[in-house]
Amino acid sequence: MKFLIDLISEQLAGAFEKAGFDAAYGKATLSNRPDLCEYQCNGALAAAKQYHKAPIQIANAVLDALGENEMFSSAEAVMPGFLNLKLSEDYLASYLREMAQTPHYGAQNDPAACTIVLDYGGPNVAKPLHVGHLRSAIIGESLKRIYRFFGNHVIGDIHLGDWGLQMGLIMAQLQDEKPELPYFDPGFTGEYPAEAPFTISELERIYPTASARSKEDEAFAARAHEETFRLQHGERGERALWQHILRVSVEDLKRNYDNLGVSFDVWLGESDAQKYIPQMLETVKSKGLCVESEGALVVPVQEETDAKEVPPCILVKSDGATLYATTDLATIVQREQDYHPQKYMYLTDKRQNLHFEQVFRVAKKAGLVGADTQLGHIGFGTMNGKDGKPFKTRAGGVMRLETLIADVTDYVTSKIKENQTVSDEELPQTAKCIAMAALKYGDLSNMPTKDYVFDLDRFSSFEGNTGPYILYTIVRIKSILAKYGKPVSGAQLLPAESAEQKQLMLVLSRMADALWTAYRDSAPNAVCAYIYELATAANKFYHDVKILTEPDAAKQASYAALIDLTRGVLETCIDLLGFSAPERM
RNA sequence: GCGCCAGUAGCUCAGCUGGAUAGAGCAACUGCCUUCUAAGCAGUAGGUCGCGGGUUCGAGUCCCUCCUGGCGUACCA
Repeated sequence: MKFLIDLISEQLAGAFEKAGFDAAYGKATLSNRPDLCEYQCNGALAAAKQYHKAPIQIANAVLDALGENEMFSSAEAVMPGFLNLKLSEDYLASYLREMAQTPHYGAQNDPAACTIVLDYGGPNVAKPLHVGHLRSAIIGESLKRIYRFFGNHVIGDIHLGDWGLQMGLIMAQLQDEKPELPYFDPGFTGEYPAEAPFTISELERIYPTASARSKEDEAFAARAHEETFRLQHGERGERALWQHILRVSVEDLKRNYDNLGVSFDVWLGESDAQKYIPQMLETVKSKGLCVESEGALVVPVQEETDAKEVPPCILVKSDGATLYATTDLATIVQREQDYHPQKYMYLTDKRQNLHFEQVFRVAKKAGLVGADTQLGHIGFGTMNGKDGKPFKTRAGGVMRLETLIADVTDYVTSKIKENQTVSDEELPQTAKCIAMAALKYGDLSNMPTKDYVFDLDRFSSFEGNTGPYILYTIVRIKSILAKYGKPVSGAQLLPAESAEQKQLMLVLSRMADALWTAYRDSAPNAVCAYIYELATAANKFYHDVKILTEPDAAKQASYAALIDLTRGVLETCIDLLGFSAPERM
């Protein structure tokens, strides 16, 4: 289905043309004066200059050309030259009837849909997930779903940090704590144990300990580098130990992401890119792009049009080691080979903006990807605490994601108990549902690129523009539909009789448009803004129209169809945000 | 130094290609539950859109100066 606003614009464009003006001026916009109209057209104001006529004259001429139009219940030209439009109730109802019976509620696939690799998550192995990982996971999951909604083939890749110095740090520390382990014995030739010599909680303790130690103890830091080097050069013992770390850690990560309702299609990491590095370097060198500078192998990526100074992209450090950019470029080689996507989207902290700019330039210059391949970086902002500084626990430490989820879930559980609408068996599942909504909506309702203040108290309060408010709206609707008990069909929708009903219908009609905006801009916050408006309209309607006591059966069926459509749209949208609604709350 | 981003109500944020009276939520205050879940609905109050210029019939929105904050700026990721 076409967007309603485009259908309106088509009528306006026709009228402008008929009246002798450029059809391009006939564009409808949502009214910014809801007290006067529903849609408006400012084209006459814009056209005034070109035609040397007063805007109001143009508006009147267009209005004449528009004539009697079944799409509008009223159309008028007002000073200084606005065209104010109100939609006909009949037309609106017919639009919604079609919408209710069309897959995706009439939202069509992007004609340019393609294969997209979405790189998000990016956790490091052996480190617990903390609140800093929340944004990438939540935004990534939502974008994946939104891209898919519009017909793209999306491959979500977690891109594990499993190959850096952190591994060496853990190994060096482990060697001190458990010197008896065979992994550090160069003379050991037997089979290494199948069982990992540590649990996940030990691992999570070891890393911070080692990290802190390396900053004070130079000898220890040197050993960590040595271990890293040995791992990266395929030493048997380090390799076996690394496998253990990876397995234990990934198992835990999977559990955590699963708990968060976030999933990935592939679990590749930096280590998987290693074998593509020689090939990648060869390609880049063969194009003559490499330069040796201060002992390092770099690719200059400065362009004449740059306002800023763009430092060269370092591929090999002066000590011979590879780094972040090397791995990312090698990963592109792997992805080209395995998926050949038309689009790459990287979702990371926005501080990595320059890094990706450099990597993208090298990838293009070296022809690692085609000239038409789109390379995009979505840099999200920092999650800050109430003090405006990066989020910390009260004690000043980093808050674990698990702790955060548990805190929100506990709060929700007590809140549900107050209402006594949920049985004991349902309670944990319902609490989980609501906690996810609170957490995810709290994050996604902000623009991804901006820093935002994470306030546990605010998100837990559940009043106003929050995830639970959306869920509550859905639950109330479900409750009525359950009591109504008859089959509901969108075909039964009748024209609106009240302002509240029409408002709800108008908001519903904008779904595809709103989701398209979210898709085009990679902005889940646009979905949030839309469903908040929809939920508000639905609650108003709920309050003013008593459905179950409506005596007229046809009207009642129409109301049921309307709230069922509302429910369907809301549930479609929250699914795109990555959460779902319970039956009761 | 240079570059990027931000500055809108007490707080947290919207504001779609420039348009009519700058919108929400929280917090404050006032109403509405014998009636579909009050996690709701209605209402009151609260703003020199960082400062100053400019373009325009019209600027929160576009251009320039300045102020403030955050981040980045070759061998971390």
